[in-house]
Amino acid sequence: MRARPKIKDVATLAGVSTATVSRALSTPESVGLATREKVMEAVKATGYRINAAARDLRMRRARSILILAPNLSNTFFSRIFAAVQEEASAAGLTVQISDSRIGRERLLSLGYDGRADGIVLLDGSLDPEVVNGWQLPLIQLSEWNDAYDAPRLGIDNRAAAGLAVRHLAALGHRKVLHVSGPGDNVLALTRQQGFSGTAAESGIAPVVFPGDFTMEAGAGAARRWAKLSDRPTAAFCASDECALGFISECVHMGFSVPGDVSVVGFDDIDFADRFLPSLTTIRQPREAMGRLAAERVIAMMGAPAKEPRSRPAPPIHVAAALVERASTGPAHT
Amino acid sequence: MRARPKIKDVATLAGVSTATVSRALSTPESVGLATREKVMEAVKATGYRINAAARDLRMRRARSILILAPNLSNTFFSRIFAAVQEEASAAGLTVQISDSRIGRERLLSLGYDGRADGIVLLDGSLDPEVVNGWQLPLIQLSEWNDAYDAPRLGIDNRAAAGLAVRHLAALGHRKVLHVSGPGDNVLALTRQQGFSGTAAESGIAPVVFPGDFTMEAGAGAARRWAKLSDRPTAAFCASDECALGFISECVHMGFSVPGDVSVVGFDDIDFADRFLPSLTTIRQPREAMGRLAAERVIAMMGAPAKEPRSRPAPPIHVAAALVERASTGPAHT
DNA sequence: CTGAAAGCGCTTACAG
DNA sequence: CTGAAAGCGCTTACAG
Repeated sequence: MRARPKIKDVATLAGVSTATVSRALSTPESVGLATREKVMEAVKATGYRINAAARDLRMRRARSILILAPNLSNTFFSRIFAAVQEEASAAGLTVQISDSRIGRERLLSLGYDGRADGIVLLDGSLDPEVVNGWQLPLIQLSEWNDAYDAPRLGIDNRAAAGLAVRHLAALGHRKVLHVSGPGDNVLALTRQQGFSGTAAESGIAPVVFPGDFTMEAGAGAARRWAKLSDRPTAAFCASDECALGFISECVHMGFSVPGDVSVVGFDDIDFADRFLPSLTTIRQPREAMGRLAAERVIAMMGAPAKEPRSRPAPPIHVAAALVERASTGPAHT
Repeated sequence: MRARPKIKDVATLAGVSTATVSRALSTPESVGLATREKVMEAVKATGYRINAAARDLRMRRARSILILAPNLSNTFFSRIFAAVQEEASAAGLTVQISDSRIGRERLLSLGYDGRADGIVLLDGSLDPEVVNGWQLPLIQLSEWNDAYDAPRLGIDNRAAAGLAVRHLAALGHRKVLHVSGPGDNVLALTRQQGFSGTAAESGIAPVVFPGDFTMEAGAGAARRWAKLSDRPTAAFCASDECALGFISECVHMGFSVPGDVSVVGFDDIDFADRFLPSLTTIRQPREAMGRLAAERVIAMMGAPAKEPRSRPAPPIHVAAALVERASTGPAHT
């Protein structure tokens, strides 16, 4: 048996029609017991496995969900991927993952492919025409774009940033640096708004350095911070990676954290609590986010989905929380 | 135009047969210029996108490669995923990623699915029957299993571990701890063999604690190490995560690294050089590994592939290297 | 309960 | 250069 057996081979061996084999496999109740057993034996004997490509075409669904993320090597995503996969797998679906920066044409195709029937989108910077052109159930996770006509799920970034600022205010910090993310990124933007707004309410003098979420950006910001004459006593970084870079560079320059400067991150990546000092940060429940997004998109896949994608519904917010660790302390005077 | 246009719609609009549309799209040279232009216009007008599920079925190939890894949330894999994706994308292929621990049945199906035509396998602990049953080009990356009948790619783990030990020997360490990985894991096993072998050659007294690559395991090992009466002056951990956990716990217990104990990791994950102290480790060129694996499997997909999968060829080794950073120093006396 | 037949949306010899 | 027709491997009304 070199070639892969197909349903016809099973049917022949069992002495029934292919229709019966198909039924015996998908809806066993609908087939006579004796027949069913013959079929099952033939399946075992031939080593038959269904050809999903054929099934997909015929049923016009792929039993697969596609995750699109702007950078597969970003460790922030890994737990989300794992959670989506788990949820999908439990529902009998496979998962495809693709970088969302693969070019307009390729991207467009992905949604028209016939190989996925739901999308979890982690990128808010794609061309809305492309995204809205896909006629597939879609959910925006973490990042979003108001021009996308699809529900979205994530934390309330503005409020979460507020948590960080209030924490620093409570520790007595009166001048705080924010190392921001890319200017065109919604997450960066809303976190910065949360920072500025809450700083104003809390009587904190805000300083903002641009960044891009990376460790290098954090390190660069630290060097810039060090040169300031009247240095902020605390820094709120738009991502944990940035915060780790900031701290690491501060220590290399001879400063102490939190002695000379308190640092708060954002995300609560796996290393945050093992860093030295362990990192005070805003926890994003990445596993829950992945799970909920998968659940949601799976539910949408089941629904009729005739009409245009869901109304501009309010975002589904999951709770973010401040995790106090060792990188923040009282303001020195 | 609510429903997705199909090739028939384009053909009708252009006033040609579906065969011609198909040709105009896949082999434009084979179609008359005028016809080609009519078709292209119709494609644009209808917004036609090829249905990949149908193409795949007809052509009996999926233009897709499947990555199988034992734990999607392990950050060690992220860069590999990204590299495979890049390479695949450049070749016009899509990428599917799945956890390899999804259960025997599901796993078996993946390879028979008709939805992937090449596999990059990062798990050496799957049932060889399952793996060898897949009739798809396959390459083993990083982890491997001699019972898999497929070529493999990765670093020479034994030699790489030797690098770490010799580095410590050169620093004057005479008693070294190895925190190992899971006993049933090839990587853990070969790294441990490299450790033991080189220790013997270098006149180093070896101590081995079992572990499982995680930060928790590293932290646990550190606590155990602290209780030893005659403590090793250095620790070689089987993974960076483990090393970071080890260091972090040592510092929490009041020890200094490398003052009281030098620590070497394995992998060179992104955080290694920003950790405090920055981590001396063995660098695995993950990007190159991903890229090479993808190249290789793509090449195999092109080949005839009639005969049984490649002979027990020698593994393709990529170079690992010691990266000296701040977590190791001279043995104290 | 079971089978013959149509069809999912493509591609590709085969003719012309 | 172009079209009619078969077929990739399934599923599912429709009859019986």
